[in-house]
Amino acid sequence: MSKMPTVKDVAEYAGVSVGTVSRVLSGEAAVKPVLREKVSAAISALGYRPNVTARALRTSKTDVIGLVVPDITNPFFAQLAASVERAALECGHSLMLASSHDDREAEQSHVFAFLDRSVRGIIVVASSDGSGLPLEGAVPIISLDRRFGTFPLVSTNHAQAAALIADHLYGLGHRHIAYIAGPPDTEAGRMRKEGFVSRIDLFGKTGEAVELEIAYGKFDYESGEKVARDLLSRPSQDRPTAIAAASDQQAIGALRAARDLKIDVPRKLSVTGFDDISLANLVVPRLTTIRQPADTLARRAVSRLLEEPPGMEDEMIDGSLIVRGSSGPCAQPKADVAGHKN
Amino acid sequence: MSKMPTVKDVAEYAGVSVGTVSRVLSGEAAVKPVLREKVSAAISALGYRPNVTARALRTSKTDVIGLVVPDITNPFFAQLAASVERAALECGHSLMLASSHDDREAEQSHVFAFLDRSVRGIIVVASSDGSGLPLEGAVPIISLDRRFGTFPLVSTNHAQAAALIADHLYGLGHRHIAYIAGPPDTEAGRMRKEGFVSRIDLFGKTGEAVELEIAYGKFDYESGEKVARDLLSRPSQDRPTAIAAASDQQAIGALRAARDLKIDVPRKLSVTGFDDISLANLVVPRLTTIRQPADTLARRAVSRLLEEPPGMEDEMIDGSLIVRGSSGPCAQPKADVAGHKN
DNA sequence: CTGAAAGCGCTTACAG
DNA sequence: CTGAAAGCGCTTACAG
Repeated sequence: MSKMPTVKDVAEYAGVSVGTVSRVLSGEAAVKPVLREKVSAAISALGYRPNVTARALRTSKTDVIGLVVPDITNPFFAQLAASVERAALECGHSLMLASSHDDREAEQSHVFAFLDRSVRGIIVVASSDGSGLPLEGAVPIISLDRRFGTFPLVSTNHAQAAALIADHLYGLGHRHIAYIAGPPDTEAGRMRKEGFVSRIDLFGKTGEAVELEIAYGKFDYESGEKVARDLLSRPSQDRPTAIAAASDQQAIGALRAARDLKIDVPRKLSVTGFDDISLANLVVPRLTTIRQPADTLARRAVSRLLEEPPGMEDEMIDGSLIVRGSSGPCAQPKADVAGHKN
Repeated sequence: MSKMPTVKDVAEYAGVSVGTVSRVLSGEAAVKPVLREKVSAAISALGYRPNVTARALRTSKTDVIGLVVPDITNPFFAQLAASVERAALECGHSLMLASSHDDREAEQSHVFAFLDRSVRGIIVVASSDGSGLPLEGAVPIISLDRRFGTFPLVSTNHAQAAALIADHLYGLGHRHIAYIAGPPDTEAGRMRKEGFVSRIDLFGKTGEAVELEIAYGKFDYESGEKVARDLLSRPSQDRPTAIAAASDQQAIGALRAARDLKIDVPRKLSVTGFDDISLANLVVPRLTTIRQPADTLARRAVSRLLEEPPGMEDEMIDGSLIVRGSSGPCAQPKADVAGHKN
């Protein structure tokens, strides 16, 4: 491997011109079988591999897709990244990954860095709404899960999925529910909350009223734990019988708070999450949650990047309810039930 | 942004030659201040940004570092990836990420893909020992955490760190310990086990003997849970009083098994992990473990890639013991203690 | 169907 | 110190 062979070497070896070599490489143009044969032989004899950089310079197209996530250490984003990588690979593309650490400036500079490398397209899971810059389309950009600027968004249908949780909890008999919302400056946070709340409101009109409390936090464990601790540190008749969280991490934090306070889940309290990270199935009790179709989301995002011309519509994909051990029938304390009756 | 400006545009605008523009860009060669000035003005006036691809083609050097990990969804690798990304960024490099899904073929093809892109260097966290191919050095390659082929390894000093756990458990009075080892076809798995075992053996010679059982599993939750369940489904006097696991995930699985079997941790059983993933501090009880210095590991790996000439020595970095709630003094059942006495 | 040639946007000896 | 020119390894009109 003293020096990588080039098209020129292949051409000489095969006794043809570099143009011909290039043509058999691309596979498109018609080349006489005899020559094609010779070139192929030369390629394998020499162990030739095309120089991706030169090709990129010439065509100003690469086969790398840039992905920026807020934090790769967050299990949901890790899963998303894994899915995007797989989807990209399926289309013969490579992944360049950057973490914004929830910092808008870092996010922007990563996007610019990708632009400088003339990547094929950029997928960004925004750190927050309003992040994003007025960039017009040298390369396609798409928002995944969380909206970046004004770029089209591929995401779970947060509202629909959140309504699934509302149905589940209402169906289980819960009439005093707390919702731990995500940051209101994220579209996902807002939509999940709205989907949940409006479904509960609907029940208020068509069925029994539900007492709904809403608390806000970040999407992480600590927020969930803290909010839940506040909620649960009350006399038992004032406590919600169910906590619906806007993320699995929050829900897992809530589970922890419940355990610390010796509140039995699911007997005394139901807890639900959102995302279905792999941990959701490992905590005790296993977490009832919404599965976000990470593979589908990723595949759609990648396809959208590659499609011509790039569409501008958003795309929502339904989530599905995964019922596990952390949610169960409401066991209203007798005093409370009596209270409601008069 | 109809068309990106090039050095030529800058040169014309500034009234100099492209060579001069290139020289001020590189910052190295001496350029008369007046011209430097003009060029800088032109650059910002035009919003010029150098074309990375062209530069790469010319110099056959890029500023991207390739990283291949077995599974980005594994929290420890995610943390490692985040650290590598940060370290790369600090040195002005970008990260290209690939997941091998513990598949040797995928691993190889990713390495080749990186080679094709003439990345600046490749860091690989191998899927297993013996993976890796006879590649001589067009671009530097370094193994991180798990050895890839014969390339130099930057890793935690697994043996030293495992000995720390042995000391801790012995000091707590445990004399019947189970060790859940990692896959013996990984260097990390073997070294952790050897470090642990040889320290325990040492105690056998210099202090009280320790009954040590060793079970093997993968590094994941499921393995830990399964092995622990087997170990703990015995009459209590035959059970180990401590389980040391080769990974946090295994340990968390073991914690779960203990909870299912109603064995109180840490009162009846101590459990320790290895890695200090963020979850370790969130499970109940919090996990005593070894902190792998991910940031340091990542920074060293990146530095090694960039250093000239590339050294060939391995590099070990000490881990540190993090004591939390999952380990405590041994509470030997009386019958058992009596048994040992006669 | 194929070859000769131009050119993608840079960097870097080479003169001067 | 600076400019003119070659060349990195490809692809792609343009002739023929």
